[in-house]
Amino acid sequence: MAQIIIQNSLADKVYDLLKDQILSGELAGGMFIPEEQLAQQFGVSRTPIREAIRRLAEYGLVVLKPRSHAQVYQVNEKEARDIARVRVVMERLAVESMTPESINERIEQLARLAADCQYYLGIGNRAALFEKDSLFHLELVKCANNSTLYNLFERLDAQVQLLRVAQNLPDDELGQIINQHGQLLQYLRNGDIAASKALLYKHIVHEAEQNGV
Amino acid sequence: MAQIIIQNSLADKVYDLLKDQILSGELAGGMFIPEEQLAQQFGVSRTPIREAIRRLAEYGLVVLKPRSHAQVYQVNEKEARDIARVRVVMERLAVESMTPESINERIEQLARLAADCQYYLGIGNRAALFEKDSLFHLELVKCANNSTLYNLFERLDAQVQLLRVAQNLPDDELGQIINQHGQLLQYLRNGDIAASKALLYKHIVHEAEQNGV
DNA sequence: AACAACTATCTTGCATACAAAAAACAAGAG
DNA sequence: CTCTTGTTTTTTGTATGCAAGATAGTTGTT
Repeated sequence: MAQIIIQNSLADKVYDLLKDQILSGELAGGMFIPEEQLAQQFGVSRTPIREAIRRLAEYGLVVLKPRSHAQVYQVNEKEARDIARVRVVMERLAVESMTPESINERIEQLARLAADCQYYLGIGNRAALFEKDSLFHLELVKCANNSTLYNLFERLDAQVQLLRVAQNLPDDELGQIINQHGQLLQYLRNGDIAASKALLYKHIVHEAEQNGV
Repeated sequence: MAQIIIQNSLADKVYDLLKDQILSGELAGGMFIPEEQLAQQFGVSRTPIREAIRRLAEYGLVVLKPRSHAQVYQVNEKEARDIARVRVVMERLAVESMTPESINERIEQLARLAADCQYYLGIGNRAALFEKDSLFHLELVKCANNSTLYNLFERLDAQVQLLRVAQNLPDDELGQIINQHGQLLQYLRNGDIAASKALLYKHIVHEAEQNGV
């Protein structure tokens, strides 16, 4: 059921832990993350730490100055809009690329993730809600059967997650957005691509513009 | 004129060299690239080599199996179509996002790159032509003033370059495609977004479908 | 007191060493 | 001859040490 992620190397583990810490806000935007400190914290040498930080930089979660401290990336509002615009075209391409079969294969999982979002919204667990929301959209893009699109979207998703915690939307607006998941699934079941695409725009851009344009 | 790229670290230099070797076909798809061998070849230790290979993997130019050889990525035809579809929506978004000012700022550079493409096509230097073509499209996306879009497009571009050498288009079709650059610039000067978007589809998807669907 | 230059400290970048796992090879059984 | 199994060799993953450069603190000057 839950996808098992094999963490072979220490670098993988450190990467996942650091990513969680950044996305949870534990490591806030702008903070320095010296390699030696992390090495002691995780009880490993600097080598796997370095690799993890480098990968985080590739995903835009930390910024690297040569021969200087790595720093946790801080999203700004301009970037929030930029991210949303790219998200829209990618998710719309995903919807366009779907076939009835590829939708059927994943619709149950999508429905489950949408329900999870509702659940965590209800009990007020935002961290869990955001994680499920990301998984929902990743699953959506998977339906396109386009590995290039999926890989790029994964990268974008990292920044979307960073954005969500920084945004801190009010409960009612968040609820509205989460409710759209169910409607989107209904459109997809009916094969209504146009309606899906229109809803996606609202669903994604809305979020970013709440932040105050 | 030519953008100066500062290569601070050895890893950067190794990355650039390996990238060139892969994109030129010198390191062909499927080949193994052991760290130690490269270390001796470049006269450095394995540490910067590892970092370079990891980054190449992030750009999809090599594939990494845990505790095993890194391997140069081999594009297949399905992926060629996938890449083209993503390219279309990203470059179309770029065109939509442009303003007359952002176009004016870069139109000269774009024209220069388009001319370079023509020149290298004329003398039959494909490697140089492909490089300029990539730069043309990167510059095009830059006009959108969307750093998220640009970063993702850079990643996609690496695979597009890999694709181009594998495709080996006949001269006449390549010529047709390169000629479209000038027309695109004309549309952009006139602010004709719709025509630009239509042409982009032809320009990009055409390439992929020549490969034989 | 504010600013500049110098010094000390810290951090990264790279090289090297070693252990564990995978790949390659060889020998033996069917 | 082919397939399997065991052994050797190679290759990766990680730790550690050192040098170059950046940061931060200190002193001296205006």
